[in-house]
Amino acid sequence: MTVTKKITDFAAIKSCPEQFVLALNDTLNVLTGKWKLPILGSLLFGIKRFTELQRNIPKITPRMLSKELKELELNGMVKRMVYDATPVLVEYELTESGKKLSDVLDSMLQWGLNHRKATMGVQ
Amino acid sequence: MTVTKKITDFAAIKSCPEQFVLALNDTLNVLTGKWKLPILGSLLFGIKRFTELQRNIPKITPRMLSKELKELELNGMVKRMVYDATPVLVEYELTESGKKLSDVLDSMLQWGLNHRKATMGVQ
DNA sequence: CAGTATCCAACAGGATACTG
DNA sequence: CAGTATCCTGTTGGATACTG
Repeated sequence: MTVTKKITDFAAIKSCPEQFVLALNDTLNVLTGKWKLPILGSLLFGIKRFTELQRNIPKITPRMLSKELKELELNGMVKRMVYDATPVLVEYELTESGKKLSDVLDSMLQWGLNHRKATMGVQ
Repeated sequence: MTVTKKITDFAAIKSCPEQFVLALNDTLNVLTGKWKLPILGSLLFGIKRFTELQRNIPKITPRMLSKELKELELNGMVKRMVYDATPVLVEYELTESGKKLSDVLDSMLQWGLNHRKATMGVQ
């Protein structure tokens, strides 16, 4: 059974369990920065190689792509798979947790579209 | 009628409408930084005054609180209400859009708790 | 009470060149 | 192909003091 936790179940941020604050920050941390969203977005549609990601994400440098992939791997969003070919073949794939981020992205998308409609009258 | 948009309805990030990417970034922008989440979290539980927020959010300086509140106001998350008393009385309240962010926070919370359970075996 | 002003450190990220 | 290395700039945020 999965219990859905809601912020508004509490009376104040102070009465909100500490691990809730940590969980919220975890989520924010895997999304923030200039490149994580594009990378995750790209990987949501399937396994990709390093150079493929670089082509997929306009303007990203190998330095930043490498750095962000390492961080995402460390945080359990991405699996890095190395195949012993010549030249070496490396593939990146989302983990189960990584794939489930699409739920968060969907709610962010929903909110963002609504907010644009509300504040800018865009339909 | 509200149509729910989903990232996974597309075949690739490139085929994802441009305004979807913008909406996603809008949402990320109102959440990122060290202080926006604590501020929004605090205001979710009701109208607050400047000094009240400062007491509610450990370690925030007036400089940062002022700066972040201005940004949140500019982005339509927060209403600033000035009452002509002596000394002047200022109250901060979430807008409708600001309140609706709780849906996003809930999905972030849900994902974060699941991810912690999955990667660290915390129940 | 509700902020500003000034100065400073740390870090994110870009440019460019190079490597096994 | 899949990255590293080096150098450099701009932004974020902290410390501290001050104001109507």
